[in-house]
Amino acid sequence: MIQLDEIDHALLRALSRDATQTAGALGRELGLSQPAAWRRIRRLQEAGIITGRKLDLDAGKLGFGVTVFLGIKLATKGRVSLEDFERAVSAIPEVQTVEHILGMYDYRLRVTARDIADFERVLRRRVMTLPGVGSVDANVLLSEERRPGPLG
Amino acid sequence: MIQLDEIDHALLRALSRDATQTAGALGRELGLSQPAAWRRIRRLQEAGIITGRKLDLDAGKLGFGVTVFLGIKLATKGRVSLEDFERAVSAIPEVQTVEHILGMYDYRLRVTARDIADFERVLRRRVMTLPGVGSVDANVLLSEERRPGPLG
DNA sequence: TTTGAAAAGTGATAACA
DNA sequence: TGTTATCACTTTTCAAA
Repeated sequence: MIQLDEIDHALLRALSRDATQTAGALGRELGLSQPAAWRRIRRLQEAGIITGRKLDLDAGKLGFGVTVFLGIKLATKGRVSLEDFERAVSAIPEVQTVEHILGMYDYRLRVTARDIADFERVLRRRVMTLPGVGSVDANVLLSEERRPGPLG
Repeated sequence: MIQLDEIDHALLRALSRDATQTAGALGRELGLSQPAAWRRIRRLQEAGIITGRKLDLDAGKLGFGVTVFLGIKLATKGRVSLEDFERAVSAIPEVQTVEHILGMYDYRLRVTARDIADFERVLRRRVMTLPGVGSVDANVLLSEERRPGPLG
C-alpha cells in the first residue's frame, strides 16, 4: 500500500469536493507547482486510490422524481442463487446501486423511477419477480446529503 | 425544464460511464464536431442537469476497510429534532451519506471506518449519542455495484 | 437555433535540470 | 521537485445551413 502525506490528502479532499479542479489551481492552493500537483494526482490514480470520475446528475431534472431504497431478503441463500439474483438485478435499468450486505437484509437496491406509478411498475414487474427474493422492504428518499467522509 | 434529444442522452450515458472523456472524443463517437459536443455538455451543466463531477475513491486502499449502512429510527419526530439530528450527524466525519427517508426508518447513514473496532467506536461514541435517536439497525457492506441507471 | 471551422487561451504531459 | 517545452483540450468568435 502506497504511503500518502499531508499534501496527498489535501489533494484528495479538494478533488472530492469538485473533481473538475485543474492541477494548476490545486498546486497554487497547496504551494506546489502545476506539474508536481499533476504528478501526485496521477500517482493516486496509478495506485488505484482514485478509480475514476463520475458525473453528478440531478435525477429530478431528468424526469426521475422518485428514488426508493429496497431492502431485500432472499428466500434461498445458496451460492447459485446469489449469482442468479445479481445477474437478474443487473438487468433492471432502474437500479442504480446494488449493495450486497450482511445483516438483516441480503441486498440493498437504489431504484429510481419517474413517479410512484412508474415505481410500482418496476417493483411488481421487475423486483418482485427476481429469482430467490424472499421479502422486500422499501424506504422513499426525501433528501440526501453527500459528505467527503474521512477518505479525502 | 429543458428538452433533451437523443444526442444529449447519449452524451449523458457516455459521461456517466467515465466523466473524464473529452468533448472531442465524445463528438467523434457521436458524429458531432468538437465544439458542438462541448456546447451541449455546457448546456447540460447550465440547466442544472449535470451538477458536478466527483471522484471515485477506493476506500480500502485508503485504509478504510469497513463500510456500514445504518438505518435509524428517531424517538421523537418534531421538526426541531430533525434539524438537531441532521446538524449533529453532519459533524461526524465518518458519515459519507445522510439520507432522509420515509418508511420503516427515518434516516439512513453510510458510515466508513478503518476496521470493526474503529466502527464500534464511531457507533458508540458518535451515532448512539445523536440527539433523538430511537433505534439503530446495521448492515455491513460486502460488495457494491454502481450502474448508470435510467438517467444517462 | 444549432452547426462547423478557425483561432486564442489554458491545462495536461513529457523531458530535463 | 521546479522549469521549460510541446501537445491536447477547452472556450470564444464567426460565418453558414
